[in-house]
Formats: sequence, structure tokens, C-alpha cells
Amino acid sequence: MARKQGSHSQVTGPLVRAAAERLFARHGYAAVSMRQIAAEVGVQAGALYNYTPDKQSLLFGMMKAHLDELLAAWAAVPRGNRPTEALEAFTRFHISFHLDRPDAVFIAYMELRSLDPANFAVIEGLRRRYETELEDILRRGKATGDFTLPDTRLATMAVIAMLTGVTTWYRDDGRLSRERVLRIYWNMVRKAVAA
Amino acid sequence: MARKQGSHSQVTGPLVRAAAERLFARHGYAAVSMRQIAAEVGVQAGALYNYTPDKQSLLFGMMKAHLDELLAAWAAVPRGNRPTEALEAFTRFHISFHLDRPDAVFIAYMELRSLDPANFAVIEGLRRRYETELEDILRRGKATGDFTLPDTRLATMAVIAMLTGVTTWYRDDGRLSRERVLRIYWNMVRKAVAA
DNA sequence: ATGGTAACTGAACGATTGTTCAGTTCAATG
DNA sequence: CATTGAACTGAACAATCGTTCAGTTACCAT
Repeated sequence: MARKQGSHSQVTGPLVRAAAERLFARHGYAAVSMRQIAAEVGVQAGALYNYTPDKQSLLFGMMKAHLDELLAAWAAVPRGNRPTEALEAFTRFHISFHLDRPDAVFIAYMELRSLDPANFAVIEGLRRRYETELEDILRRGKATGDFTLPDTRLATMAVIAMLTGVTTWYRDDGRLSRERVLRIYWNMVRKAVAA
Repeated sequence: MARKQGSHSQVTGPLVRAAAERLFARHGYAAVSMRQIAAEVGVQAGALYNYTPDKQSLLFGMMKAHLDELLAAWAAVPRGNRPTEALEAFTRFHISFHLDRPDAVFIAYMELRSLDPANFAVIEGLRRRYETELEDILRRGKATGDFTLPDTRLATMAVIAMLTGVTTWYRDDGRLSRERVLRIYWNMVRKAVAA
């Protein structure tokens, strides 16, 4: 046996990336073997190398794609001019985006150490660019007097940590609706940075 | 060659646990081999099995020790009666404790998925007990009217995530002193839950 | 001094790892 | 319908994995 019926790279390729993402998120990059990924796709391990030069590229590719998409999606979000409005937009965007992609988020935050130094530099740069988006909002709000922030960088990290934390406990079929979570978090953020 | 000069289990034992903790934190449980740990200690891989029945126990042991210590340390912290005082005590304790043990904290949060189901249940239970300490404070503060919290459980998770996030960026030789970080974070927490 | 035991070596084990590749089968083109 | 290239198998590769163990050495109580 060799090629399967109805097999196409346009079909198998996405399946490979999806299986890898799911498994990496569940068990961690180092704990997942190429054979496990292949089994999930329904293929032999060797076939994966039609879709990635190696295991590391599989990880790097999905992390880069995730961060590119994150930055692009935020760039497309309409936001008010005033810092408070921008901060609310960011809060709601960040939570929503992350809740929609729990696996990708988990990998992006947990598997940084599994990246080659060169790949790490790229991903770290993108992550930093995203943080700067929030930092800029906070800085503007501080300048206008809308926010009270002893240290803007620290506030940036604190808010991001708090928002990203949602992914660790939120369940779609849980006690709280998504909209309710968004509202409560926005309220906490608003008060935390309030003048 | 066999036994080294001056070798004692009281010396080597802690060295093994320290090396494992450092390496697990740096590269992840699955990515670290027993031979790497042994090399860090200056010993052959087989010698490690005088100090642990297997690799999994090494991980479980350090996570359990960490959480036991965390709960004991918090129990020993003097705190005021009023919810606001208790919350401040918790905030300062949590950050301080975590900044003192970056590796143990990292492992406790990242390697949950590397635990056997039985071990996971134990660790998860301890973690939950710790979260409940904060949740109780918030609940009391809500009852007395000191705090405004639409959802106590959500607030608990948000605050813990924010506080634990400190470990991802804080450096002892960094821009901000520890005391300054403590103060700023307490201010944000205070405002976030304020009535 | 000597025997016992604690601490360790070094080699080995079966299993599994990422990756390669010659060969096989299917889909699409002419 | 013949041919070509894409998609995949199945076996193999060297390396490494966690773990075991017989043997060797150093420490310590007697």
C-alpha cells in the first residue's frame, strides 16, 4: 500500500498542522512524537515530511502563524480615540481572540523554550510587538490623565497576565457566558488602572 | 572507578533534586534526560536511582514539596482581620514567595500535564486548596462590602494570574526593586476589587 | 586493621526517537 | 489509455531514552 484514495496535500497538510497543534498543546512539544502526530492524521510517520522539513519547523510554523494572525486581527479592530475606549477594545479583543484559539495560545506561551535560538528570536519579537500595542495605550492614558500608573511597563505585564489567564479556566459550557466574562474583566482592568 | 571521595547521600540527594529542578524549569520535564541530570550532578545516570525510584517521582516529589511549603508558609503569615488587610497580606506573600522560587513555580504551573493521573490529582488538590485561601478572603470582603465582585471565583482566578505573572518578567537586577513591585501590584489589586 | 555497607560505575537491555528513502499506489494530464 | 508526478508505505538508520544490575570503591563502626 502507498498513496491513499482521495489524498491531497491541500487536505492532509492542514490535518497535519491541526493534529500537531492539538497534541503539542495537550502533551507538550517534547513529549509528542512524529509517530503520534502521524497516527492522528491516519498516515505513517515518513509522510509528515512532505509537509514539514522537520519537527522544529512544525512548531515554529504554527507559533509564527498564530502571532501573525494575532497582530493582524488587532490591527483590524476598530477602536475609539480615547485611551479608555482603546483599552476596552484591547481587553475584549485579547480575551475573545485567546478564547477562540486555546491550543495555539497555550503553545505560544508554553513552548517558547522548545524553539531554536533563531526561531525564538523571531517569535519573541512578535510577542513583544503585541505587548507594545497595550503599552502604548496605557502610556497615552497616563499622559492624558485617564490612567494612574506608577510604572507603565509593569502595568502592561500585569494586565496581559490577567487577561491571558482566562484561558486556563474558561470553558464554553461553563457557568459564565463569554460576554459576562468580558464585562467583568473589563471592569477589573478599568478599575485597576483608573485615575 | 565507583564511589567518589567524600560522597554522601545527604550531599548528593539535594544536588540531584536541585539539578532536576533547574533543568526541568529550563527545558521542560519531557525534554530533560536522566543522563543530563546526572551529568549536572557529576555522576552516572544509574546513580540517580539511589535517590528516586523513577523520573516521574522526581517531578512529583518536587511539586508536592513546593505546594506543601507554599501552604505552610501562607498559614504562618500574620494577617489582619479585615478583608483588605488579608488581601494585602496575600498579595505580598504570593509575589514574594514566588519570586524566591522561580524554578519551582515554573514547574508547578507548566508541568501539570507531565504528571501521572494519580499524581496530578494530588497536586491539583493542593493547588486548589491554595486558591481557596484567596477566594475566602475575597468572599469575606464581598460580604462586608469592602469589595465589589460580580463573581468571586472569576476574581480569584484573575488576581492569581496577575500576581503569578510577575515571575515571567521580574529580574532581581532589573529596573524595579522588589518592594516597589509589591506596592504597585497591591495598588492594582486593591483598586481592581474596590467597592 | 578489617568487615560491612553505602555510593557509585560502566555496561547493557529493549523501546522509542527523528529522519531518510527506495518502492508502491493513486490522481491528473495529454 | 498511457504516462508522469504527487502522496504515501514500510523498513531501516543511528542515536537516545529510562531503567537495571553485577561489580568496584570509599567510608565507617567495631
